[in-house]
Amino acid sequence: MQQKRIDRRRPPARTRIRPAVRPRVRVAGDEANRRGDIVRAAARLFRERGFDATTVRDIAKAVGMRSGSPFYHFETKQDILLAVVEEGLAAGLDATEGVLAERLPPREKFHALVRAHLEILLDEGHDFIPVLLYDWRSLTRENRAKIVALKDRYDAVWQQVVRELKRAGLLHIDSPLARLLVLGAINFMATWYRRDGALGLDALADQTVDFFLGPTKR
Amino acid sequence: MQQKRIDRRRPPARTRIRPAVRPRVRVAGDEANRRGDIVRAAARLFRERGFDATTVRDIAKAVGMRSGSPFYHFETKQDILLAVVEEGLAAGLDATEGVLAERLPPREKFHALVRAHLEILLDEGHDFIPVLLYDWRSLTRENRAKIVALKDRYDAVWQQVVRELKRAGLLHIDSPLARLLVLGAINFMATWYRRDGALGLDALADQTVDFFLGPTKR
DNA sequence: CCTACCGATCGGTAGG
DNA sequence: CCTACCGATCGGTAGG
Repeated sequence: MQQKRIDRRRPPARTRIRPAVRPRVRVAGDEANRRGDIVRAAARLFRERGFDATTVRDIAKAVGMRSGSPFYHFETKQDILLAVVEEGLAAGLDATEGVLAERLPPREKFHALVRAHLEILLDEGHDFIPVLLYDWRSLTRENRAKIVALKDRYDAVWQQVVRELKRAGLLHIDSPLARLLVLGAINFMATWYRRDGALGLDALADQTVDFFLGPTKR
Repeated sequence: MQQKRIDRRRPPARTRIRPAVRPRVRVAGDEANRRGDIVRAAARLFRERGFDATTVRDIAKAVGMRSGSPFYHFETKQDILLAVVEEGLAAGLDATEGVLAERLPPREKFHALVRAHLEILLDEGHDFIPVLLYDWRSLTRENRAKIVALKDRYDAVWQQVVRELKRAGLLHIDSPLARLLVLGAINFMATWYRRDGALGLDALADQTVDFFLGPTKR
């Protein structure tokens, strides 16, 4: 991190200016949501800058708190990361296992899975999975272990769909490597996809499915 | 980063113990290579822990220097990152454009490209490309701009091979998206491939090609 | 390239 | 949840 050489001395603590406006009308039940606010703000910041480059002060500021206050809700910064990643995987699993329940034909099932995954991977407000993918290293070993079970369920869904595609003659191979290649190609989109670009998620899902399975014949 | 609460006070600077052995016999021309040593050590550390989680002290220690000495070779930590990434791309381009020069048939050309890319992406001692991929965010805007030209040449090679595959009837689509999906699937291997695992790079290249193009018919 | 050091920042805490 | 603060660490530098 770059250090900024500011010439002006820091004003003495007593006279430091407090933020001008802090418009917070506490509604009942609002308190309970502060934790969720922190998780969402942290997710966005982690996704944009990475875990290490995001300070607890950044997170506090993003939700209108003072620098020490996130520690009222979380013991450590690492616990915030864990919450982000767990919440993301839980939401992702919901959407993903929901697709399996629909009992679609293989190609349509694959398309629905891809589309659902693109949503949580790339769409506005869904920052959890990118954080999981790109700040995995920042999780402690213990916290990684807590998450592996969820990740395994995720992989199992994709593996099953890949197997069905092979059985339907739509893919050449259905090994774990095949699953890793498909998911890798999609997950890597988080590095190049621009939310403000011309390519929407629907079109992206269509073209991705066509690439892997070939265009639909009619 | 976790803070370790060490009870013992830091010994006063005067009496601090210096590393026991520092076996350095300076050969002529050795001096010139110290910069390269730093770049290689930094690449490995950046790949393992990420740019932000690696300190200049870590890098110095890895090459047997004292904490301030890397700044004799580089002005800033950011400059070390830039050197890592530039060196990696240059080496990658060499290998990659070399494949194009061989004028192989499409399937073989693709295989050679994949195999060459796996080498610099996953093999021992090649940490540059993973750093490029996963610490891209840590580069300043200016430094990213310096690299884009190299990255574009890289992409152009893959785009051309993808086009040849389509023309040969081995791929359904040859759009930029097709290139991004293929490269994404491969680049994402850096997150899951284990150098000490059972899957070697040759087998991985074979199976990857088979997945995308279908097994060879005979 | 080392010694000795600085200023800034950061995660975290005590007490209210 | 804020105030006020601490200890540690970190990038970087002056001078040799």
